[in-house]
Amino acid sequence: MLELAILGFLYDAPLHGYVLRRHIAALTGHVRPVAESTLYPAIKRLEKAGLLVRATEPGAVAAPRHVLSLTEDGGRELRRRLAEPAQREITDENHWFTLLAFLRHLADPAAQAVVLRRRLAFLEEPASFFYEGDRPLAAEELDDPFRRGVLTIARATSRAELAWLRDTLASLDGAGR
Amino acid sequence: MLELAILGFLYDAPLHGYVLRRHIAALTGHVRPVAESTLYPAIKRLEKAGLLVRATEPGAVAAPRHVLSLTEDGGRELRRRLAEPAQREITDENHWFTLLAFLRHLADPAAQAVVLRRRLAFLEEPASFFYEGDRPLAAEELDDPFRRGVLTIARATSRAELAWLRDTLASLDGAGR
DNA sequence: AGACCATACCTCGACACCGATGTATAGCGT
DNA sequence: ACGCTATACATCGGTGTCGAGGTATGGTCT
Repeated sequence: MLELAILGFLYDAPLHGYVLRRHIAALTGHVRPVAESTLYPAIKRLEKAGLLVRATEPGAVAAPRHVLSLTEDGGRELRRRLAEPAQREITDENHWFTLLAFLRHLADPAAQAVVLRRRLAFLEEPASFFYEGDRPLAAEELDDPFRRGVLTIARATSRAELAWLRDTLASLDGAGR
Repeated sequence: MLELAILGFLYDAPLHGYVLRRHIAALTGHVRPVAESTLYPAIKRLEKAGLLVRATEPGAVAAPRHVLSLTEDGGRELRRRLAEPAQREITDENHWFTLLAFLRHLADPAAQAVVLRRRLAFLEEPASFFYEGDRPLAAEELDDPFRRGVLTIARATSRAELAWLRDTLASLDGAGR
């Protein structure tokens, strides 16, 4: 998820770590903050894998900056991760939102549609958080107001997302034809 | 999050690891599956911390079971984690839903209300995923259909949750008086 | 002059998590 | 008899993440 965000931001323009950090904080920081001690090793990992290169520039304000840019391999890897996400990226909202934030980098509308359809299939599966045996329980069947809240909120999210998915898929299919 | 779920389920009734695993899978598994190799060490951690004890029983079907039950310390710890969650438990939906699933174990409506109000404060902060400088962008201002989707879905979730929070807080305040 | 904060990057130890793999019993279908 | 699945628990190596701490520069406030 973090690596995807790094690759995604660098796809648009070269950035140095400090700015990259603020970009990532804006994107997902209010939900799940990213520590510096997580970001810098992640950058090194990607550099070691040849997905990005760094160019040292004299610091505009303070210490020297390492400006990071994607290599061709990095661009390919980003597109690969966007086109063939692991199942976790589809099901976990945090991962999924990060993926959506960069899905436009997948130039082909048909490839974008494939990804959206995987999310659609996941949302269309009948699944709850609470069960009676194997039967998923509806919000109305629960006494617990907090568990009822979970289901109410999840249902509202699901409804909104399904509507958006169907809309967007229709216009992607239109564009592909 | 995992530990909270373990403590939460055991608060209702003693269970052995295998059943516990299925309970957890039902609760959060469709979004974020939990590996056995994560669950068993987590159980050991909690046991070592004195939060639960195990009693070996001959297996009803196969291998012997280790039936886990909460200690008094375990119950106290669960209530402490429910009453004073870390900020991450408030902001990250995965964590938050797990917390909500067990919040009823906090017997005091006033204490439950305190937790809900923290989530309310978080949701009422103006925050987006995308910014122009410091200004949060609205869905309508984005060209990218996928980013627009993120905001559309997040807004629907937020709306539904705010309504539910205000409702539930009102009835908790009524019960507390 | 000193305190403080923002910029900019980095290391280290601790630890939670995961996939792969292993062990053992019992039941079902072929 | 054989394979497969479900029950039931466990270990191990690799790795991603975090908190705490460190280094250095330059600007603002008092």
